[in-house]
Amino acid sequence: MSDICLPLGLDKADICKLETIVTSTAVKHSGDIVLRQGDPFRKVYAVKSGMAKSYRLDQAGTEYIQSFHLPGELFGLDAIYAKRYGFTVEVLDTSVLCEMDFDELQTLCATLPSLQKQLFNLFSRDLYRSHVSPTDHFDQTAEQKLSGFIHNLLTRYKARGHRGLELHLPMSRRDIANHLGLAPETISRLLKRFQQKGVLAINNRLVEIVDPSKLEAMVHCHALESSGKMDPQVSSAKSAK
Amino acid sequence: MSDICLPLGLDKADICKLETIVTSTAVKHSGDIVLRQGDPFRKVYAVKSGMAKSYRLDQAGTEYIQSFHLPGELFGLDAIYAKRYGFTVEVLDTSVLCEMDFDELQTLCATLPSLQKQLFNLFSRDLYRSHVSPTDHFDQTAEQKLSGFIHNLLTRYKARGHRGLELHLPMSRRDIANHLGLAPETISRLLKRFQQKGVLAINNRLVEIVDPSKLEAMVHCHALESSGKMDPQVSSAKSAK
DNA sequence: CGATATATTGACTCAACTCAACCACAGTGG
DNA sequence: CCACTGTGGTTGAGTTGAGTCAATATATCG
Repeated sequence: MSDICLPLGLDKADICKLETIVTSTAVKHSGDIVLRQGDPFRKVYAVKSGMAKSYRLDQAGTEYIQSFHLPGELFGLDAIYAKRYGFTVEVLDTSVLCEMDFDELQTLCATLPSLQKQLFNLFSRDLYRSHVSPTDHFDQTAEQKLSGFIHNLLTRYKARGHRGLELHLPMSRRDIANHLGLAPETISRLLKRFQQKGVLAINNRLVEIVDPSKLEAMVHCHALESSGKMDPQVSSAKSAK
Repeated sequence: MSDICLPLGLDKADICKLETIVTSTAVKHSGDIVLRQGDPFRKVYAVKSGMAKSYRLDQAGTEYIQSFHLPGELFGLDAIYAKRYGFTVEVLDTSVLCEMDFDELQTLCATLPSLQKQLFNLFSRDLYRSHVSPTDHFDQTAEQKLSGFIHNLLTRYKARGHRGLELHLPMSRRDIANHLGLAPETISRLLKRFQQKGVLAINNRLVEIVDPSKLEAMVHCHALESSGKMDPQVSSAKSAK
């Protein structure tokens, strides 16, 4: 149950208390909107299964997909400060979400030091991730962005006990492109290239990681000389400006 | 004093308690290292004056400048989870920093609900910022990145009561470029262009915002037809992929 | 005041974008 | 059951913004 939401060291009694503030646990379907950018902040959410995306519209109406929320992850915490949600969250796949009232969570924290600690940890992890992963995006090539994205998803699934090397990507190519700041066409071309290089096997929205070490290498280095196939052009190293 | 560190609603008695955990308040100079990536996490820091930058070296030894810390801002919170600092923090200007022990801060939080609330707010604000500002970076043009960067700094200074339209940028062009994922040459060229357009007046590391509304426009729109000067080429709108 | 680091400018290149066509599948309705 | 239409995905051709490399100018500092 709540070990999915907040996995780390809480004893059973504490988990019970935590469960009392879970407002609802609902099944949602692809396209359902969980909350809207601008809505007053009240609840935080945990993904139990499936996936959701959060995106933001700027004043020009342009959509920016900020992140994808995987099972075991919390969202909504970034709205505490502004008291309104900064992002719209939309479910991508048939998913189970549980929601809890943040005021109650906060009050509960005051009585349960371990929960407070737990929340600080969670905040810190999210902060750390969002500080580090831009690094993955940064000035890097499109190849690195995409391989980094896939690697990132795999890592997050693994952290939740997911074994195996298949990934289901319920989002469209368009969504991936938007999220990474690339054109959808580029995503297509790259996935094809990754397949040719023997790194991935793509089947529509199902991705199998054929060679994890090659994937790893692509994330960090700037070029992967295709050992198995064509295209011996070495993309020039950019790196540190 | 501590109203600089944690400005929002704490009463005087609470602030006194908070001050008891401030380990030290030291003057540092340009180039001084406050903490190193990989060091065990123990303290969090607040900038009282001056500026610091935090950067990260990846396994290839490439430097990524993650952020600049302005007066009134806290850093180190992202290390709670990993128990080690993920970034090296280096002072850019003659600066005053105060440091406090996080364990004590956490303990104090358990007794002071308002402080706990305060910290959640702070976390949330940082999270929100790091979620939104990538938006500013994203797929956008170099012009938008740089104008967004300057606008961002200005906003943060304003939030701390800074009036006036001058900015001192104690970091090198190289640092700015690295932070934004651009080449230093591009920063030079853009600053020059901004000056020609009558948006900024650049004097070495001192920047005066000549026309704030134009700056604002550049951040959001993709092109600013130079009303005052040459170069009537309209850079084609990219926006939503 | 020379020496070293930082900043600017110019010329050329390339990765990723745009635009546009095409393919494939999933509904829907006749 | 099949044509029709829409959406998502792929492929191709041509363009361009920002990068690289290299040279020059300007600061900063012992």
